[in-house]
This record gives sequence, structure tokens and C-alpha cells, in this order.
Amino acid sequence: MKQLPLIACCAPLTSELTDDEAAELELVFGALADKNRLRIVSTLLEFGTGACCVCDFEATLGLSQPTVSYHLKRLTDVGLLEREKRGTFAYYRLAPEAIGRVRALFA
Amino acid sequence: MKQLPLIACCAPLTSELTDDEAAELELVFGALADKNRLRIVSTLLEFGTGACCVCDFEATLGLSQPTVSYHLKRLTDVGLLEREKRGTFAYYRLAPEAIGRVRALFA
DNA sequence: TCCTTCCATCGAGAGATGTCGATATAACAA
DNA sequence: TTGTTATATCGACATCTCTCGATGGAAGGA
Repeated sequence: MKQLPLIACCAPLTSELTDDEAAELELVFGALADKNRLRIVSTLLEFGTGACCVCDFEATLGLSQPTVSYHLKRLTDVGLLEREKRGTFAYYRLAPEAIGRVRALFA
Repeated sequence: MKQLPLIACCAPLTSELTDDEAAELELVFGALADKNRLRIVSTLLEFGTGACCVCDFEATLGLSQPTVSYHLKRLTDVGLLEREKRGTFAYYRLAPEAIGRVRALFA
């Protein structure tokens, strides 16, 4: 015979999150679930609204240029970073509307 | 000749995060970077200090029992959940010290 | 024009992740 | 004891992720 839980807790389980919210959070947390991308975000946090170009990250992260571009794109795609092109350089900064959120996530 | 960035911004880049902190955050964000695990955490958030057993999640998540156990283990391993065994049942709840943190992450 | 520099994208390989069925374990019931 | 239930773990597979070298495109310098 099927047993019954000792703690009657969970009749029909409901989530505070809608499917859309869960999908959105999955993307953001996925973008942050990598130590190199965390270092990028943490570094940009020190610059506030300032920006860094791609080549600046290559030395400090110890990664190839294509890999750095890949990580910057992942962060940009979920809205955490913004990209600005000047000449041949591409500058990345924290998206202004994401700064507060990022600070909260790191606290 | 090597070009110079137009914005002199990033001399030696420094991160606010230590390597240990980055590794820790990588694990926590990785545990949250999955829509099924987000639903588990969100559901448990509604129960506060209450607990749910494994079988309760199978129906709502639409996943097999081994897969549910796998997700609960991932969340437990990073300290977000606690496990309590009663008879043949295993009850999972949000770790008390993680509740505030989780609320902040979801806000 | 031709060459160099910075960056994005492509293709491929190694490793991690999510999922399931099958199996093992532990507790309870008869 | 024998059988049943709830859960964890194993093995396998498909998919995703991270990484690099190679290539391509855009901008600037000579």
C-alpha cells in the first residue's frame, strides 16, 4: 500500500515564480555561473558606469581573445552588460539598470 | 604599432572578489541556473521553514524520481537546502541561513 | 592602395550537465 | 521472513558549455 508522508505539507505544490520568470532567472544565473564571468562583472562593478575594452580582460583572466569575447557576449545577451564601439575597440560596461541588481546578488 | 584604448580606464584590472569568493558564487549560481531547481527553491520559499518530500515534487515538476533526487542533491550540496530523513521519506527545506539570501536573489 | 590592429564568429574538441531506466539500500508492513 | 515503498546511486546517452586556433570584417595608419 502506498505510504503517506508523515508531514502533511505539500498538497498541490505552487511556485512563486511564473514559467517566464523562472526562464528569465535561469538565463541570468546561468550567465553568472562561471568564475571568469564573475570576475568580469566584479571588475566592472569597480568602474561603476566606466567601461573596459576586450583586450583589457585578456591578461587578467588569462584567456584567449575569442574566449573573452564569448564571455562578454553571454553577459551582454542577458542584459547585464552594454557594448559601445569606438573605432576598432569595443567597450563593455555594466548596464545601468543592472548595477543595483548585481550589487544585491554579490552581497 | 599596437593601438591604445581611447578610454584610459583599466590599467591593472582588479576584482572585488577573491578567487575563493568567485568559486563559491559560481557554485551557488550554478545550482540556481536551472528552471526545475528554481521551481523547487521557489516552492520551498512559500513553506518558509516547512519541508516537502521527494515524491511531492515528481508530479509538479514532471520529472522522474532519480532526476528530482539529483536536483535536490545539487541544491543541498551548496547549502541552499537541508535534508531530514523520517522513516522511508526524505524531507527537504530551505536552509534557515539561506532563506534571506534566496529572497534577495529572487527580488 | 596595402597593411596592421581589434574584435566577432566559426569549427572542433574536451568536459560538464540533465535526464532516464535499472539497481541498491533502508525502513516499514504483514 | 518476505514483500512493498521511498529514496539514492549507477550507467548510459544526448545536449550544452568552455576553450582554443583559424578566419573574417571593420576601422585606422602609412
